[in-house]
Amino acid sequence: MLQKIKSELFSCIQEIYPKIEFSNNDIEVSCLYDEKGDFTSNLCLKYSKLLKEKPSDIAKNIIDIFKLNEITKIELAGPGFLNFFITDLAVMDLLNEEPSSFNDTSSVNIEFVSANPTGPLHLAHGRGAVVGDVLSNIYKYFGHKVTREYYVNNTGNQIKEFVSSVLFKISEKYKLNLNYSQHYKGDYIQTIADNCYDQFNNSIQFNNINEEDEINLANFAIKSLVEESIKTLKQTGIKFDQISYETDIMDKDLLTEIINKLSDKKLIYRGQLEMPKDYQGTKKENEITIFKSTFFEDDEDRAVTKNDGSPTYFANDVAYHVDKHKRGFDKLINIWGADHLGYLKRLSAALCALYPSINFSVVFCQIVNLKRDNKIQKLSKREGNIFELKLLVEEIGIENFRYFMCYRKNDTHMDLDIDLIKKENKENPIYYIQYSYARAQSVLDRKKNIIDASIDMPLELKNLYKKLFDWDSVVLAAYQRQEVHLIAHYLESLASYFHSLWSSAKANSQIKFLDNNDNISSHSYNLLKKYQDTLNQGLKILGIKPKLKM
RNA sequence: GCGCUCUUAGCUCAGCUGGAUAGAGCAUCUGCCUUCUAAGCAGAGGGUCGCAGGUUCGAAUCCUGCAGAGCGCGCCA
Repeated sequence: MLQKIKSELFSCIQEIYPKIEFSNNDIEVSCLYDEKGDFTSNLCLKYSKLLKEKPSDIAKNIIDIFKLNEITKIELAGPGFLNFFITDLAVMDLLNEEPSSFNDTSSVNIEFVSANPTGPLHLAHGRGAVVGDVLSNIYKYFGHKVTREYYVNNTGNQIKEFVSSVLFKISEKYKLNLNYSQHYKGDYIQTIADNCYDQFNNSIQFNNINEEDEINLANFAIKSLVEESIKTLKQTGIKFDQISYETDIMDKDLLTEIINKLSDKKLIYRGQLEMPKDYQGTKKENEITIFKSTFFEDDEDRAVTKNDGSPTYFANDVAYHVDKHKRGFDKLINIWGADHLGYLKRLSAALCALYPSINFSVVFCQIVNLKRDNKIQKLSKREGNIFELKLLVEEIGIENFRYFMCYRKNDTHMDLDIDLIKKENKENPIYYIQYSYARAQSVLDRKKNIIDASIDMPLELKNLYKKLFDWDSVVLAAYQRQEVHLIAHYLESLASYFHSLWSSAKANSQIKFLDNNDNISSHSYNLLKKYQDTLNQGLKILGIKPKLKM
């Protein structure tokens, strides 16, 4: 229907203004949901300058010659909108429209969560986890081959500090007087320390630990933390296809190749970088390897190796993304927290320098504040003051968790009000949507025969038809803009039209789904089926199961 | 100091890349169950879209400046 209106508008324009170059794609037509009409177009307003006429004159010219069987009336409205009214038959026929044939089977790698293995998953990981999972589902919906990937930074200073913190706890508990300092606080460190002690009590002399022992301890602790994280995510319906470890990538020695390649392009040099003003450590005098990322409009050049010659986090990360690229994906997407905002330029710069054609993008998730007792809770991992994801999901439930984590636009700050979600769990959007599904199901359960009947088309019914028709454009928008919240909002709005129709039947029994003999008209039956089908598609993308009964 | 994300109703947030009277949920108030599920519906009140300029037929949306919030700015990860 949209296409029909668009192409008829296009031929009208061509007929009236034959000399002006105009493309079919310039025409926008969208649904209306009130008495103003069924569809609307703003093209007279938008192109009045190009066509060198007043919007209202263009509209009048179009109205004069516009012809389409399904259209009963066209109105010039407001400052120059064209509003279209379609026949009831055409409204019902909206359900039979082919969904957009958009299909792209190229392969996509979506990397998300990728939490540092120094503690359990917490609230902040939750948003990225759900957004990444839902985005993956959207890509799948449009035919892509999707790989969900989880990256583990299992080397570097943070791991040393982590092991040190564990050994500090062991030393404290068993009064060993070891020389380790505490970097990470929090009860979970004690738990890990206990597990490590139990595991290695026989094989390691804790009074005389060597480097190899530390590595073994680290590997054991990391392994159990990663396993625990993956398990927690699995319990919320998030499964990964691939887990990659930084050390495994390092073993492939991609870095030599990368540095050579960048050197050939004169983007690598040896030198020194200024330390930040508040840097506390000892001043480094050695020359290091530096990537000229300012060439790609980064704020400063970036270190590739550290003073001791070992690769920086950045260098390994470039190698990791090169590795992903080499595995043959057509597109790489990363879901990052807002604390990595400043990191995008340098990674893009490196990837762009190495593989100019690479299709790499990042979706950012802003901070989630936890609100409890009407107060924002200050959470800090280093201070050991965290809210474990597992406990959050247990407290509010998987459905609430998934729904609320993608309810808000990913790049806006968000307050998660625990008390509100719990207190109003019967009134929150996800129950509202589920309830509409169950209502539809109750009619289907009760119906006897499917019969032919005439149709009455009040506004509430018409709106539901149009809203269902709109699903196609919403899911496409969510895909193109990489914005998962559009799905959640659409479902809520769709359910609202359903409930509205349902209730209006109280005043007008003509539009009840079932007649007095519990028979259902074929168009009502089709509508309910389509309603459930559309909710199913949306809920499937959100990873939420519909309820048949409530 | 620089960069990024923001500022919309009492609260939490939408606003589809410039369009019609700025929307929804929660909270407050008023109606609606002898008829398919009231976990629902209908309605009311509540707004200078942070402030000030600019761009044009038209700005919450685009540009500039200012104020405020958050995040980031290491040879940490």
